[in-house]
Amino acid sequence: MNPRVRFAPSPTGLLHIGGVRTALFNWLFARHEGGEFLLRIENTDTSREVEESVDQIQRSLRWLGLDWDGEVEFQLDGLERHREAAQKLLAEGHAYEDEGAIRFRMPDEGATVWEDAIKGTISYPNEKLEDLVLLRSDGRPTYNLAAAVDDADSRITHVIRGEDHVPNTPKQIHILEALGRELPVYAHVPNVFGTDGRKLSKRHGAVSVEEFRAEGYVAPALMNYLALLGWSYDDRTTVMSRDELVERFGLERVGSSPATFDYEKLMWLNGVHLRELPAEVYAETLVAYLAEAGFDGDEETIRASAPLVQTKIATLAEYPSFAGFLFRRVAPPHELLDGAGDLLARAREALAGVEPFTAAVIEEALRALAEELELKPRQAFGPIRAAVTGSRISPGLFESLELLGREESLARLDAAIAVAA
RNA sequence: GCCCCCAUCGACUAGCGGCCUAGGUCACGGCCCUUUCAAGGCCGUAGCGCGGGUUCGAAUCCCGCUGGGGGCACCA
Repeated sequence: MNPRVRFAPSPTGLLHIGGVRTALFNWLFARHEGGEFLLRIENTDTSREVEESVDQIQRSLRWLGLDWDGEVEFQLDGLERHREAAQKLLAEGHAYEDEGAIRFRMPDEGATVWEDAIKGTISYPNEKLEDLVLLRSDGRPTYNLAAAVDDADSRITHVIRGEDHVPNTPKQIHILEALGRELPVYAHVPNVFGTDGRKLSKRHGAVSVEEFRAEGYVAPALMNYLALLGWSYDDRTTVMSRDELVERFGLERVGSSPATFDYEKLMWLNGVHLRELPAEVYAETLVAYLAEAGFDGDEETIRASAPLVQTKIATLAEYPSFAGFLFRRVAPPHELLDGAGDLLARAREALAGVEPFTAAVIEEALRALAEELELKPRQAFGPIRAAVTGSRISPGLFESLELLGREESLARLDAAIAVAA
């Protein structure tokens, strides 16, 4: 039988990156096994529901490429089934009425033991299990009833969820057993922490998929990074495409200890994935990102500059500060120009005569100039770079000049010469 | 307080009794390349929490301790 898994967030706030990783593990497992991945919104607590949350969850999963099978399910829609289950348990003596609510009778001896697919054998003493409310006095089902019944009704074979659910598992096991339903395999994935060892939160940096997206991360990189947070393929493989992850993922290699989210490694990985993109795709990605970010610059120039920045920036968000000079003049700090008046004037002269105004010819002319002035390339090009890009750090100088065009380049040199003098 | 889980470089991890002089990746340091910044190449610093066992042999198995996390609702 093909496995069926589900990701079951509650719509009580923004979907957190830790939850996204849980979703990813479910998805990878399903796709690897040729099974199905369901999305169920656990909205039984209407009082805590955050309106926007359901959309945000779906947007996040879609952007990451975690497609689910079938329609989104809402737990609340199963209300009648949950009530029936509670009534059945009541009728068969597994539950009893208590102040208008229906409570499940938990065993108070022995232990509940299950083989967790990630953590191994877990044993939970039954005496610690309280008789839990199945149906509230107002008739609404509680989480443990609804979750257990839904998993069974959806024929979920593997419940892969966060480890905060470990204490719920024995409860759900007893409910399912009393109902005479089949038990799924449980797999509890460890937490994700921030660098201070505390739960990852806003103060550590981005925590929602949309924030990462806005910060210029791309989906394959985030997926790759998240997969590596608690799972490994072998002792040396780090960079993996979405297809490779699907092909290689398995629950057996998910670790059982919590992991710390490392923004620096994510950034590195993002750079790796960005560099691996074919030039056209990279340009496309950059243009789309900048448009969404509200960057003010013409598409043609962005596309033309894409190859100049591809190996230089690790997130798309770095583009404006790195290549912004292509769209507007940036005044260079005086110290970068000091004493370079003559050099800049000679460079202007050289560039005025370059024909055609292309990177290769420009390079030839400027190198000849440097040689003539007996300057090392770095000494000669530094001030020119500053004059044209406004910074000490920039894409390749010759390519940048070409992109800017002769007229604009000369104008910027003129301005710098005036300042340097 | 009680219950459950976890424990290898700063971080992510490989390791499932001898292959370990503990491997890979990020970060960090150095060198090379180089028009800046990157990218790339080479080299390096750095780790099995502690104490007992078991065994010819332990990072690997067992016990205790310590530390960390999670959970103890008519929340999910």
